[in-house]
Amino acid sequence: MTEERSTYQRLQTELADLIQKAPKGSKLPSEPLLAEQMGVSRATLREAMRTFESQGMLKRQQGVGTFVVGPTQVIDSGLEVLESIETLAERIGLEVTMGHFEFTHLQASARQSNKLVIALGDPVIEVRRVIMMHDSPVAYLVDVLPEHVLDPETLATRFTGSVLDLLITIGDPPLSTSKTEISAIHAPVEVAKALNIQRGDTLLLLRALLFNESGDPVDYSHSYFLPGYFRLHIIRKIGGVTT
Amino acid sequence: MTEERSTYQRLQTELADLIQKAPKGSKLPSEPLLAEQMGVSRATLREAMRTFESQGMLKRQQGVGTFVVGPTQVIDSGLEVLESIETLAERIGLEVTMGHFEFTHLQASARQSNKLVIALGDPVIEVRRVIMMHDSPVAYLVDVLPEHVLDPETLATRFTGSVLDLLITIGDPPLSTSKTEISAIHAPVEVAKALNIQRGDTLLLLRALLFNESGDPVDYSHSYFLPGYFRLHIIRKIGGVTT
DNA sequence: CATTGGGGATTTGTCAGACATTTGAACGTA
DNA sequence: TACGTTCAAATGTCTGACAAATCCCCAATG
Repeated sequence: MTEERSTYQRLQTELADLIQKAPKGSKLPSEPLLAEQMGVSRATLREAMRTFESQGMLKRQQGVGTFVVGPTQVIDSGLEVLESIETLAERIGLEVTMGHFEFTHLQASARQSNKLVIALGDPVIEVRRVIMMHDSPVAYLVDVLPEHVLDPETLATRFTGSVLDLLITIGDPPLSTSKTEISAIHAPVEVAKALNIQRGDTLLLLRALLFNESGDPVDYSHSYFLPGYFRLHIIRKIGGVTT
Repeated sequence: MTEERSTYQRLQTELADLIQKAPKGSKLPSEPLLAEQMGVSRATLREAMRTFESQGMLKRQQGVGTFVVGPTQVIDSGLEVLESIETLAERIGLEVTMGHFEFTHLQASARQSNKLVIALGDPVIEVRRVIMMHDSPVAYLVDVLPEHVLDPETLATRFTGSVLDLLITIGDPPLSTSKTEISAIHAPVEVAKALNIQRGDTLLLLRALLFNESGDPVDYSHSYFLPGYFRLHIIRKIGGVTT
């Protein structure tokens, strides 16, 4: 029953140890040297390193070397209350900035019109932006709103980085709740591009539908978070005991 | 500004397409053949495939071939109410079974005693088990409880697969709430072993501290979920506008 | 002296080919 | 039929090589 571990598996364990022990930002030995130390070929070593790179634990640069990307400060937030990353960051004294930002004019797709309870093809605004922390992209946010909720002029003149904060300020009727769905997904191509990661890397995804006090949906958003930078928590109540 | 994409990046995109389009469970062409089709060497192809394998999208077997692991049915649960996976699964008509199960007798570590508000070294019981769905491991659960909450005899005789359900049944005083922390992490070695994945693969982690009606913590648990099998949602309320 | 422009060394990126190991199926034999 | 052998196919690993990017030192130049 002593299952033999393959060279690759053994190597991956050793690599994980090495990476965890290595100081953040430090440079790893060169591939030929490391392969010799680990007792494997360079090809096998590279296969193993790819997985760590795809998980954002390693950065490689041709002609330079391979570097350990250390764990960084995490954004810790309670999920019961809906607040923007910007507001949260300010509250806990964390510095975040907005990276790439764009908004486009669209006609509601089938999914969007369904979620927002509007007619197919109704005008909507799509807002996309990247959240940066310490000059690294950590989140990618996409909001879709009916145009009657947020017109382009208001967006252009009063947007400060957070759609949610803007909606809270100008919302009429005011906002009340959101239904948020939490999952882990593999990065779609456009998100991977924006966050400068590999397509297929794993992300924490919060899909939220935002309602005003009349119960009308006003915003359908996707928030893609880089794992490791965020810790979300929630108070849960014991449910009905069906047994 | 037209950034050149490396062979590897192009290959990964093509592979992602191929995998998404391929029927679930289908067999991929052999590595030499696929490498020729993609116009890359076998070594490069293998590097790219490793990342998909480490994310559970591919299964490879020496002497047999490489297979696409299709997206499977997801477990969809609201987070406001705390209920066991078993109860949830039963409610929505999903078949889950218990894989490996073990419990051990320990003395509380610093972290555990801190979380459970007991003395360092106090006797605790640690319960570990694997949740299976369609014969695949999908979650790994670890519960730590003070022995005065759950004694070994009760555990041995009345455990049906869920510590939470057991605590709800025998809890005295009854359970009330839990504080749950949601994050995405890279699989520690013992979890990777239990779930039959690679160390370092990304997992959804729910860390929960369970309280009874007296406000005493009675259970400190870690739930490791395989991404893709779970979708969790929550209703959030608009917070105070600090501005 | 400050700046620029070459080498050259180092490192990662990619490739070609080879052999080892595992598996499954076909085949032959008792 | 049942069982063991053989063999082809597929992944696992290794070796060696060259290409491309980067960095650093140093000489030439103003």
